[in-house]
Amino acid sequence: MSLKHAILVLLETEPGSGYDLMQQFKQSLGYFWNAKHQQIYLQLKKLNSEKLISFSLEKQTGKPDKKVYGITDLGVKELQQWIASPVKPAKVNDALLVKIYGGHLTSAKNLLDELEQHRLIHDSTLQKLLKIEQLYRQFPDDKQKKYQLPYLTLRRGILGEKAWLAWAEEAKKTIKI
Amino acid sequence: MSLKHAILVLLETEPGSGYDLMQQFKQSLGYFWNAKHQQIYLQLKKLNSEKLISFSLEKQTGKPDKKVYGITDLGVKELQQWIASPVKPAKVNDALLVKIYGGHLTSAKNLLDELEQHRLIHDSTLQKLLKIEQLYRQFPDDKQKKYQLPYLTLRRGILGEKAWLAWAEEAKKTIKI
DNA sequence: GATATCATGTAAAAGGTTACATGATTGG
DNA sequence: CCAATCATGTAACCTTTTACATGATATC
Repeated sequence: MSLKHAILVLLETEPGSGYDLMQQFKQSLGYFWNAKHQQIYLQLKKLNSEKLISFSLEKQTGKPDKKVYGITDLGVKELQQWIASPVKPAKVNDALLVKIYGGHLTSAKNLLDELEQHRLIHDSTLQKLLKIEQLYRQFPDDKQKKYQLPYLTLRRGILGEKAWLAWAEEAKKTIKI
Repeated sequence: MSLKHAILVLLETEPGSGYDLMQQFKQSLGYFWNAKHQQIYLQLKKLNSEKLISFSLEKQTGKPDKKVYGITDLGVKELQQWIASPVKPAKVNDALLVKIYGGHLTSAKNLLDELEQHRLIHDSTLQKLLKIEQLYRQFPDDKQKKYQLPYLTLRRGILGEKAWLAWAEEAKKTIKI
């Protein structure tokens, strides 16, 4: 269970609402941690009851009130403990590969079509990440240093997506023949 | 829910017991689909009650009896339908990256130590996959063609692990400085 | 004598997904 | 006028993890 810690990490950087977190899960953090809004709101409630985060209401006109959450001292301690203790390697569950493994049960066209669908998604993810990287590279040196660790996670995304796309090229050729 | 289909795919290739499947999840299939033994036994029971698989008891001396499962015609139909319909891209949940993102809360040494632990695991996975690839390359052409789709999943593992290791080198340099 | 492998399961708890629910504003 | 975005949540269901449970044989 690291959704808890993913949220704490984000709130440690900057306070925000459930909606703000949702956006971050869709963007920067999104390619290495996924969560739906229902999960986030539930977890925020829980973290608040554990006193690891707290919130203040921000009144808005026209829109519903915003609950802006921030990490507490207790939350920072919890985060530090978690970061100092080892985590397990991420487990992979990739249905597309299960499909390809059993691909003899369908047509080559069907496999190629699905591969192409996934390729489009991975390619657009890569383009998005490369744009963020461009922004980072224009930062002055001190700001680059400040964000060097989040930048590493971005690099992981870029290298991972490039490897995926290189594999897809191989796969295309194999299936075509 | 594709554990169901991962099991069906394996049994479509070759009948086997829960234990056999467990071994396969630890080996060939293991780097793109993970499952614990409890999950597998539960799912086998469910698939059997849905008539997608069936089993025969193999008596053994000294060891407990083996339930050898095989896919049924209904199971093959179900598999074919699943394989013909699109799947969602795999979602990534990687706690190590969450840690690195918030790495300023711990020491560089701690980060490097954990990175090294993970590097060892990824490296040994890669070595294992490369050995399997060597075996495949020694197959005669017709056998290579027969196993070309499972081989593609192996390639995905190899390219993925290489990309991970390349990233780890970058990360090491960044954190060291 | 201890640990690993073979071989199977049950039960409780935690975590994640899907469906349902509301309601205003902004842009095409 | 329709879809998207902002903003929050509950409930039911499904999946996964952790803990518990047993017992023989083989290897160090």
